[in-house]
Amino acid sequence: MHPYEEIRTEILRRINSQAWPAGFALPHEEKLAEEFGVARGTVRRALSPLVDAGLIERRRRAGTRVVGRKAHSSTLTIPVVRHEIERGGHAYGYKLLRCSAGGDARDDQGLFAGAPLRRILSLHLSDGRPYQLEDRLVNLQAIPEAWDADFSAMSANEWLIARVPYSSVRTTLRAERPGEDDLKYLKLQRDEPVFVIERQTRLDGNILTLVRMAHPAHRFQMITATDDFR
Amino acid sequence: MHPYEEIRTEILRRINSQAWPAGFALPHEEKLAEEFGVARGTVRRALSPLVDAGLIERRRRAGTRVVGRKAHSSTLTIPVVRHEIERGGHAYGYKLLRCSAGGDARDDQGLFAGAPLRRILSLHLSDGRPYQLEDRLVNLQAIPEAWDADFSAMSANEWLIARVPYSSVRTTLRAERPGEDDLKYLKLQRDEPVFVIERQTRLDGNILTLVRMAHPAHRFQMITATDDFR
DNA sequence: AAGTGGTCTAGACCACCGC
DNA sequence: CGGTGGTCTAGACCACTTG
Repeated sequence: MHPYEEIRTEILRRINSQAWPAGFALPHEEKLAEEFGVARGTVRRALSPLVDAGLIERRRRAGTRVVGRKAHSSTLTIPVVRHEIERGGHAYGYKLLRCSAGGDARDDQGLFAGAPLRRILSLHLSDGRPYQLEDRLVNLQAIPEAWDADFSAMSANEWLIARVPYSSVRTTLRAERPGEDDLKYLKLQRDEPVFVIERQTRLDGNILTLVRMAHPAHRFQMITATDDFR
Repeated sequence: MHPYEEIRTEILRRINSQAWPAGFALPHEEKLAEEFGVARGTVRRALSPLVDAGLIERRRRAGTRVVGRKAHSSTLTIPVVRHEIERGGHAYGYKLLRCSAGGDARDDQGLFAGAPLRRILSLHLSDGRPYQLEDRLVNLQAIPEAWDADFSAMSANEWLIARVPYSSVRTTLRAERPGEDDLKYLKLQRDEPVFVIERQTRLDGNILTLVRMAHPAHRFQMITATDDFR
């Protein structure tokens, strides 16, 4: 246990035990450095993750204060679907359902500014049962290698994630009534909802790909990670 | 723009442009420090967020390498529902539906190890329309102040978040068919799904509260934030 | 204006682990 | 064993903002 970890833990203890309640002004860095017998940089190192987590707020001249919480935040990780299934000890299966020839897919939402597109519809299976229906549009202008790529053996998801760097991601989570493709390929009843993850991936402002991933609700949930330092 | 930010941006540019492709071994810290004309600590400062984001991996003696991505991760923030509604420019409304007397609620899932519980069912409205049904169990052993708290004016959510510190949170997201309470209070048709957020909040291993927050699917989605340094 | 946090340096020593 | 990253120090200067 390094000094910066011990200091962080001790500060957390004081906040969680209400010894330092919301609004409380912490001693400044030099005082804390003196108290713990370390250099100022080590105190900073201990405090910065608490700033990131929103537990404390710091302003020059004003000092550092304990924040009354206004939100819960956590990290959401969406793994490659094959890894997710295999980690659960299940057999992964993949089936390419439809794949447009290069350049003739439609941009329903007007996101791609007229760029040529390819649309890939595929199904991911867990132990032979439908697990996720993946419906993807790929920007062929931004990713020309995708004109000729073969998605019958490897899913577009994995092909892209291994090959294409991105700079920003926008993820949307929804519950939906199943659409026609969902009913057909996920083998759902009409009253069974689907859990939909939609993701837009960009590089320097250009949208690279838009994907809708639909899961049967009765066999899927997402769990988010807790911040690890607590 | 500080030196550490410029260096981080430049490194990101090299990774995103494939100049440093997945698997590439970066120069060691001293070499980079020399290249950019800064101290070693500044290079470290520039690289550490890239480590956190999973873009590069570092091991002693082995050096630093660009990682081929295996997952998308992002930060999920769940604000207090009142703030969420008001930020959208809507009128917030709150109604307490049922509130058990202290200690007589049931622990269906056996999470609370026999501790006395209080159960609060309440409805959050946006412009007068049902927005979220909140069903909460509170551990009265861990939070004795909640025996007498009045939740008719202030929601249990806000009461707790302002008063009670926590050390870990487990959040689950699901799509569900609506239950009887959902149908009644959210005024749903039987085939309309609900988007459910379930949250367990703990302090030092003791579970403080368990809450199920149900939203009508047709009027709700979650959007996650992108990492900000890109 | 002055006190606080934010950045940076040059150096030291240590811990890990691949060679 | 030696080279790499990880931690820490003592000090300097700067930027912000509040009293």
